[in-house]
Amino acid sequence: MSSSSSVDTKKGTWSKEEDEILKAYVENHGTRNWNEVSKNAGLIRCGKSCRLRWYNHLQPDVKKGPFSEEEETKVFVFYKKYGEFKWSKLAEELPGRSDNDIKNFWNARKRKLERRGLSPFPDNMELDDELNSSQQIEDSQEDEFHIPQLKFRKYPSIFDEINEKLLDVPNMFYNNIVGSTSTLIDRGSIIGTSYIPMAPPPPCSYLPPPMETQYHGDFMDPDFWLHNSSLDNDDARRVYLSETNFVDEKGKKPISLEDDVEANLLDDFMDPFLCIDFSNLEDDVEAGGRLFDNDDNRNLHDTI
DNA sequence: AACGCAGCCAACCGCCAAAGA
DNA sequence: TTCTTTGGCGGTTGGCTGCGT
Repeated sequence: MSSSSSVDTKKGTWSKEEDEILKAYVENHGTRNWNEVSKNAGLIRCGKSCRLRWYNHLQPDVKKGPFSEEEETKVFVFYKKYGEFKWSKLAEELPGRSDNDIKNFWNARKRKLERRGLSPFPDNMELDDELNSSQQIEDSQEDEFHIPQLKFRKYPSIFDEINEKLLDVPNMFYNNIVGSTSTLIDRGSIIGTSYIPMAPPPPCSYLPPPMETQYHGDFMDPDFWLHNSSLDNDDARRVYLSETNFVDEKGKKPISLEDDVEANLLDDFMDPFLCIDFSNLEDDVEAGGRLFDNDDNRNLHDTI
C-alpha cells in the first residue's frame, strides 16, 4: 500500500489542531506532494488523508450546508447530459462542492426516494428526449452499461412484459445476468438506472456469450447467436464454459465463472442458458420499431 | 429518560492510471 | 522498458445527531 497502511498513521476524525497545522502548511508551501505535506507539517496522517481533508473541508472556497436548488438542478442536468454521474467532473461544475459532497447528496437522495418507491430524479425530468439525440447515444456507447438503459426507456410495454416475468427472480439474477440493480425490482418497474440486455431472440432469452466476451451485455451479441444457433444447449454450454473469458463489469479484472457463481451462491441463476418465455416480445418489437436503431440491433431484428 | 431507527456526512478502502525513478 | 510511488476516484463504512416511540 502506498500511503494508507502505515501502522504509524492516525485515522478517524480530524482535530481542530490538525486542521490548523495542515491549513497553515498548505497555504505556505502548497500541495505538490501530499506525503511530503504530511511529513513536513508534522502530522501523523497519511498523504491521502491530508489531501482529502484539504479538498473536502479546509480549502478556502469550500461550501457547506444543504444543496441549493440551482446546485441540485446542475446535478440532474449533468446526468441528462452524460447519462451517468462522474463525481469529480460534477465537482468542477459546482464550485465549492467536493466530489464527496455531491456523492453524499446523491446517495442520500437516491436512498430516501427509492425507499418510498420513487425515482430519485425530479418528476419534470424528461430523460428520453434528451437522450434521443444521436450525439447522446454515441456518447453513451463508451460505456456498454448505459446503451440498453437509453433504448429501453422508450418502451414501457417491453419493460412491463419483461419485468412481470422476472419479478420473482432474486436480485442477484438481475445483477449478474441482466445487469440491473436490486432497487428496481423492489420498485416493481424497470426505469431509471436499470440495464437489461438487448432484445433476446426466442426461444432462449439468455444466449451464450461470444467467445471474447467483455461484458455481460454481450450475451445478446447477434453474431454469436447466428453462428452458434446450430449447437444444442449441452454443446454450447461446453463451448461457453471452456472458451469464454470472464471479466468484471469494467471489462478489466479477470474472474472465473466458478468464483462468480460461488460468490453469488446462485448457480442456477448464473446459468446463461436459463430460458424465460418472451413469446410476446416479438409483437412488442414490431410495435416499438425504434428499438432496433443501430446495425447490431437490426441484425438481431432480422434474426427474430 | 431510554432506546431504536434513519439520515447525514466524514473518512477510509481498494483499484487504477499517471508520473517518476 | 519495468517497477515503484503518488494522486485521484468511486464505493462503502461507521459514527454522530435528531427524531419518534
